[in-house]
Amino acid sequence: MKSTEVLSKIQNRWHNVYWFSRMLINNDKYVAVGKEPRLLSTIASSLRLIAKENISKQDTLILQKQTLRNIIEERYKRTSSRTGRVKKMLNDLDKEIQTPEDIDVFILTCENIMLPLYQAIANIPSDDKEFTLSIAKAYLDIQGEDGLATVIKLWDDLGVKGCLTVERTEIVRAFATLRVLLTKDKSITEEERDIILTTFTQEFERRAGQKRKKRAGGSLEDVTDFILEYYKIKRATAPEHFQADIEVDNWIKTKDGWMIGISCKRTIRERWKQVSSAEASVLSKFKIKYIYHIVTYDEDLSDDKLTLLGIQRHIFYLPDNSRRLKYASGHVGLKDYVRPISQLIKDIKKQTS
DNA sequence: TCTTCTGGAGCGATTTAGTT
DNA sequence: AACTAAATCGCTCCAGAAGA
Repeated sequence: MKSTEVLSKIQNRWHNVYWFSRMLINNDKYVAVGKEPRLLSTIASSLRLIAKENISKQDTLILQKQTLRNIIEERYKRTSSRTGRVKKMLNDLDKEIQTPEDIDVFILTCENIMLPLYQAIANIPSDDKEFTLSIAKAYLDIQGEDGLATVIKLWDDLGVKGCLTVERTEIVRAFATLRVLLTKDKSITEEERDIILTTFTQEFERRAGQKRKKRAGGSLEDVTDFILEYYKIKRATAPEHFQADIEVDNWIKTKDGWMIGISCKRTIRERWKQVSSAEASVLSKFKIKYIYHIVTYDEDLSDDKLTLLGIQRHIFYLPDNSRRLKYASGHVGLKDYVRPISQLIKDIKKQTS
């Protein structure tokens, strides 16, 4: 090995903090060891323990690698569906870990990246009900149905704001802990510290973001539930055997015995074209009168979407002050397909009594 | 340029496996 | 047989890539 290669290898050693982190969370290619804090700490402390033994560096490394292999194999010995992925992981780890220093990097990843990350992610609420419920109720109490648009918007905004605030608190705290720890260790240079700290923030953001996606979807389901509940609107069960490409969360029965489906989404982005395959006649077959869509972000609601779904008795409830609502309700071809959100309850009541 | 598709991780509900 | 732990399923959203 040439001296420049040696140099670059030494410099790059800590970059593996990032790649180990990725490996440890991947559940398609590997087995997401990073989601099992007990296993992580078992691994880290076992490897540490061996390092303390008074034997040659090379023997220590061999011992550590074998221990790592044993712990992971033991953990997954009964999960037959994952043996392939376990093997792949052990294989790839074996390739990445070549020197005693690599083991140190791996231990640090387990102890100071994956474990705090797990904790920080767990501390973030996975739904934002608690942030919004009481405020939403106050709005409806005072403003009535005019407050409906506000409630939905507020629910979205406030919930997100609340959760984002928690995310900020978590990362600032965890980041500081890690920084202090790394600074204490004189063997870690400033550049290496950068590498490790950025890994941590990058991974945190990636995973917090995934959680955020789920949360955003869920909280909108909550808000429709809440509103229907508040106005004491009787829910019906979904028509049997009916399955649409767009998820419909709530159903109500009209006075003439038909059904109205209510779906609440941030956008109508997914699979809306397939919905067109479920033509209006299919809706009739299941005695579905309308599908109401409550959409909180409507900027991407193209004319195409509106008409295609609109002619099949889908009706869109948009925020009262929205640009798209103003445009569509003034348009001869679209005006029948959109309604302001504040009218939702009135419309429902008209259908049910 | 606008629309649609894809990849990725999290999470609750459901199913399966394992243990007393 | 009853319980519990683990695994799987089906769904969420968004950024960026690919397609029309």
